[in-house]
Amino acid sequence: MTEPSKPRREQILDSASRLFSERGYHATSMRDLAGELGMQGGSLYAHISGKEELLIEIVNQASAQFDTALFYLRDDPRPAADKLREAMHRHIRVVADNMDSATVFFHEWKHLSPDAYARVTSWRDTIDQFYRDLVTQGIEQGQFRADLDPKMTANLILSAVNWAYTWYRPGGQMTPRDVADQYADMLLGGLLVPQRGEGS
Amino acid sequence: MTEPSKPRREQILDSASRLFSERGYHATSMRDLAGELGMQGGSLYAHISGKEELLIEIVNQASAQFDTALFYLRDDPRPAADKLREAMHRHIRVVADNMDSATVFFHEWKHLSPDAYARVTSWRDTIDQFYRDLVTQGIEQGQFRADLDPKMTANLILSAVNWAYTWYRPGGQMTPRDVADQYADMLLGGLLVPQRGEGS
DNA sequence: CCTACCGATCGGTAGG
DNA sequence: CCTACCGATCGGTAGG
Repeated sequence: MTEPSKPRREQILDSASRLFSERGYHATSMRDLAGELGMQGGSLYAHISGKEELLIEIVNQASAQFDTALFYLRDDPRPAADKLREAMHRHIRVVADNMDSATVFFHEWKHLSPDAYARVTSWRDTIDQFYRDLVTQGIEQGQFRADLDPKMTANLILSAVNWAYTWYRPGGQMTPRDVADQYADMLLGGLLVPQRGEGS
Repeated sequence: MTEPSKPRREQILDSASRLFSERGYHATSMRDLAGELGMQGGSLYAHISGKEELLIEIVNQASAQFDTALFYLRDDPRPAADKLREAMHRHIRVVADNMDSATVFFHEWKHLSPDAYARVTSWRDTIDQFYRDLVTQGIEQGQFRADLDPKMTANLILSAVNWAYTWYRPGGQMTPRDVADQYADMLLGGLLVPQRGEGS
């Protein structure tokens, strides 16, 4: 009896995530992928229907992870600043725990066929709206500056958490929480030394 | 006499930037590119030596634009906050004025051959160092919070200015200066309503 | 800048 | 899961 290994299909998806993220979707051949798993090119088609199915599944799994991480925060009653810190932590953790598929997600989604493409743009709108609503709540609670533009504020937040896929290294010193805490501190409090007597 | 048009080589580079940014480098065939210019595939090779030359030149031109935009700011004597605002403005303007080649730059540089690849990583280190130095100067001047980590602060700034390639639309309402001003305001002052009596 | 072509490689399939 | 193969397309070249 051997150790029960991951289903072959999952192994294929894992290898595809790594190769697609390193070389890009179109620059990875099915024979490259099969070679990683000790197979011949044609043998892959016993487990999958085609190359694009791999891309679709990688992208779908990635967007599902973001959705899951942020969804229940939508109605979280905490103050906006705490909610933002928690959302950034969860968002960055999804990136950090899935560096390969996150990279594929951000780089290759434009190569999807219309149906899968539309799902990604819809996902992007949902996440965008989540952060805009969070900022609006913060303004209404009187915690965030009233002159913030929710759209641009969401853009800035999303820049920070998404761009992490380009530089974060999972084996390094910083955990996703460290990154999120530092980012949240800077974003919330600002880079400038606070001025005495400023404010209302 | 006809209007003097752009040299053919520049037309090829412009079309290549657009196609590479839309479809990706490997998914764009030389016949696609030739078709955009009303040529046959083989005719391109009267003007260029090969496909990778196009990628190398697009990436080199993009990195040169960033270098030029930021270089003379290095020794600018202004306070760090003003310098940061100006650097972000210039950085975002390069992205905004070169959406196609900026996209190619961020997405396709990993597909370069070792020499060109090394130049890009070296560029990235230079820009990284520029922003870290700027943050360090701000701390030393007493203008920025002393507890900032220059590395993470530079990461946050670079996230904001680089990620613009994913959402900025040159024909839209906001100029690069608008974006930079809003981002700089948020980063410098923070999202929170200032607390009365906070600070030293 | 075109026509015609090269060898190589692609995603995918048939049959076992 | 393999062997053997398919038509299509790739980047690039020769000769004009």
